[in-house]
Amino acid sequence: MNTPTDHRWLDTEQQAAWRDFLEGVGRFQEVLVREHDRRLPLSVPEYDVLVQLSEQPDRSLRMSRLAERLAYSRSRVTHTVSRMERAGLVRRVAAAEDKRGVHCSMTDAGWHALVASAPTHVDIVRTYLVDVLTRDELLSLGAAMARVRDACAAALA
Amino acid sequence: MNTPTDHRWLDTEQQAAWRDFLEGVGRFQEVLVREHDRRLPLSVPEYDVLVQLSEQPDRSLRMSRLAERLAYSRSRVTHTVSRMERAGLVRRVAAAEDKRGVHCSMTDAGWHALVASAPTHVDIVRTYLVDVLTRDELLSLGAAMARVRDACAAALA
DNA sequence: TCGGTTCAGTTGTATGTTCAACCAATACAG
DNA sequence: CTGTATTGGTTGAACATACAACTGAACCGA
Repeated sequence: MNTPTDHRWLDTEQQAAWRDFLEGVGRFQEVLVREHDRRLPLSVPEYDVLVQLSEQPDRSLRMSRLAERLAYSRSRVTHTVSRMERAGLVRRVAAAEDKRGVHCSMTDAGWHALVASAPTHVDIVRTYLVDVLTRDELLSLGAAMARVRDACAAALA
Repeated sequence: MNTPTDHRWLDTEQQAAWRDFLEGVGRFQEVLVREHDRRLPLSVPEYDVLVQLSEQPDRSLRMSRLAERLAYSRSRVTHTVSRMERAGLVRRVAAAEDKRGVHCSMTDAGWHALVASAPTHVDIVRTYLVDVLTRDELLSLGAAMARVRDACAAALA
């Protein structure tokens, strides 16, 4: 474990790579949000919630699982789900097994919204990320970020 | 130019890589913010502003340049700089050459805060990103994200 | 040099996110 | 059992961000 007082600075190449990473992520997220707003009826967080739900066999997930998977705070999930519920995209269902629990369940309207949005979403991801890289670059990028994710997850655990 | 109706889905490998990317970025940003709040007196946006300023010979930058470089909206820069001005980290200076312009200039307090924070900031970046990857992986990551950044910047221009 | 247009930045307002306090249900030690 | 700690989720207020409207300055074609 290295302490801050180690003063282990990054060398020039490392600094450049880190900077490119920061800028690339920043610009990409900016474009993603912009294109979503411009071309789709779902915001990025709403889309992400629906994707998570759609992957469950019963198209529903407990609030806390949703928070974990999206790396959102519990309160954020509460508010976001409330808005989506008002918009008819999801529905809250009391948990049968644990009376504290609440399941967030995708409605048909939510499902249709997701299906309608997916092609455009994929198109955006392609245009600004996937198609910009070679296949090998993309796969390396994924592998590297998976390691980063795991390192971070370990720290949060 | 491909339209959304092309339905050019991602294959399994591409999907996995995209997902790993999303999750990795998400977790990393989460940890970065958390560790900043926990160990440093500067938030991430404040730190980023100071880094930009510190790279200028006169330690100051016009509001609009700052917005461009950080990929922030102009209004966000206005508010963020106002908060930082209140905290004594930066100072607004009327532009001599263009009476519309405003320069955001780092104060000595801002400089000291940055210098004091940098080692810990680097330590965080190392722990959760740089040291998790081999040198080659890091450099490839940087190269890939630089391409993504350029593709996005071209779209915004 | 006038009139329109663009540009730099701020302001007000709506929206989204976080934080801390809270309630209710569960788990668990004694 | 009983009291205490923990967990799941919500609430409301503070805070941050986005968006649109606005002011004043600069630019530019006629």
